[in-house]
Amino acid sequence: MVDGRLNSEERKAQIISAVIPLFANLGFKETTTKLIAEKCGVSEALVYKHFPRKEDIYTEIHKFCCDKSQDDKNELTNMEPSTQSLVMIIFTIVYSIYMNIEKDPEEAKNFKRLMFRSLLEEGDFAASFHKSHFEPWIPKIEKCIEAAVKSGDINATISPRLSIYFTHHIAVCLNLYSLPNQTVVNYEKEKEEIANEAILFALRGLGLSSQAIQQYYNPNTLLSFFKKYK
Amino acid sequence: MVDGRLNSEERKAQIISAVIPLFANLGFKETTTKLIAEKCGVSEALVYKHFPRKEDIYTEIHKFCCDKSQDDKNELTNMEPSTQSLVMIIFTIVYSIYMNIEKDPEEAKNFKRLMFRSLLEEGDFAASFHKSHFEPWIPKIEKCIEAAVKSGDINATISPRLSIYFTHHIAVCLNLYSLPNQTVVNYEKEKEEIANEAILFALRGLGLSSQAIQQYYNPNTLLSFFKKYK
DNA sequence: GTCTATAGTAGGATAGAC
DNA sequence: GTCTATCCTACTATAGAC
Repeated sequence: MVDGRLNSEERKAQIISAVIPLFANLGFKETTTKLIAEKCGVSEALVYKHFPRKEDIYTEIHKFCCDKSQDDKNELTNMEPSTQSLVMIIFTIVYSIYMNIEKDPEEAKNFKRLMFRSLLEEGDFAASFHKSHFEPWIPKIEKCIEAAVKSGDINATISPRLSIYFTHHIAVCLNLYSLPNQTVVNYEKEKEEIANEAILFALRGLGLSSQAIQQYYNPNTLLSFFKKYK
Repeated sequence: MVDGRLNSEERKAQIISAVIPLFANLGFKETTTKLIAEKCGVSEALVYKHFPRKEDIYTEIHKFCCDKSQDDKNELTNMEPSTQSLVMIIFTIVYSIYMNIEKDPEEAKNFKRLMFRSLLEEGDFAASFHKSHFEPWIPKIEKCIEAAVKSGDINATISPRLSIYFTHHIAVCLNLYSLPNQTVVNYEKEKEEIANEAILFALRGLGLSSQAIQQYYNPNTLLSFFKKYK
């Protein structure tokens, strides 16, 4: 194999990244130790030297995925609580979850599969990922919603937290139904248009007035802004 | 075992219904033939007599679930295309998917798990179920949306098909995140309130004016109507 | 210290013979 | 129905190569 000899840390990292697609596509049970060794280009014995049990690789993969997606959306933290920020955040949620801008599509798909598998198991990975990567944004979003209500851009009584999760769920479920190779749900639209409609649906769902949507939601502007900070 | 001797058809049916929770909770690979036999209260050989391969049981379960859920929502077919009907349909989607009125909770959970597993595999089950149980309602819903637009209750330009799927996806994803025993997402609300908020979010997302929502959406009335026809 | 090769245990899945 | 054979799996242990 190309790799030659690696030190302990390097080898561990190599095994982890090589094996992610296996666990993502086959699940825990169907990923055999033989397949793992083959995919890594090393002997089974070596794998066992670094990870005494198959389960250790699985949990390590989850940790790796949690660390890795340390998103750099930090610029959102500095945003003023406003309707414009709220629109930007909704756009970001849908685009980063469903459109996977500037991520390797294969890598993104593997991550999603691992996430959905977790939800069919104990949900540990999903829970810790959510707590560390999504939950922290909620207070910020709530403030934006507050600001939008104050400025009269939102004229419905909504639960901010639930509304955010509904938006999140639409994006997640669009992913879920796009996982299989065949068409499960026929949306009859291109991916970009689906994302655009989803954002509009969510903005209306959040109670934004049509004037506010027209004023603050411009897909092209937001996209260029989004790309700039990614 | 209680069952005693059954003829071929009865035994097949008994095996199928006994084994659903196994495949739903453990997946294909982790459901061993031994477990299957134990759960059915028969020998492994007898199982193999009726289903030559383990896979045959799995596919039979999918067929069984597709047939079984021949929902009796047929009264919806007779509804006039109107805003009121649209609201009723959105209510029905959220309630039948997320609230599982008048279904055994365990049975409902098994069905969901099978569905989500299918989406991580080839998606055959999910695709055929969708085609036979959800897709047929779409033309009806589209007509209701048309009627609502005409009567001025909807004042946004939306894609009817996508909007319906977004509503569907919210309900499905609420299920998905409720599958694990631990709390993955903290909604901070009771299930019924979540459903109520989801319906309101969807109605606004569909572009319904707040007047129309106030006029046509009354949870208690709809619930009693829904229960009556179930 | 990194790695391979090989041999082997214990147990489960599948399936045929009886 | 039981018994048995075959294959595959997770995992261990050792001996030695670079």
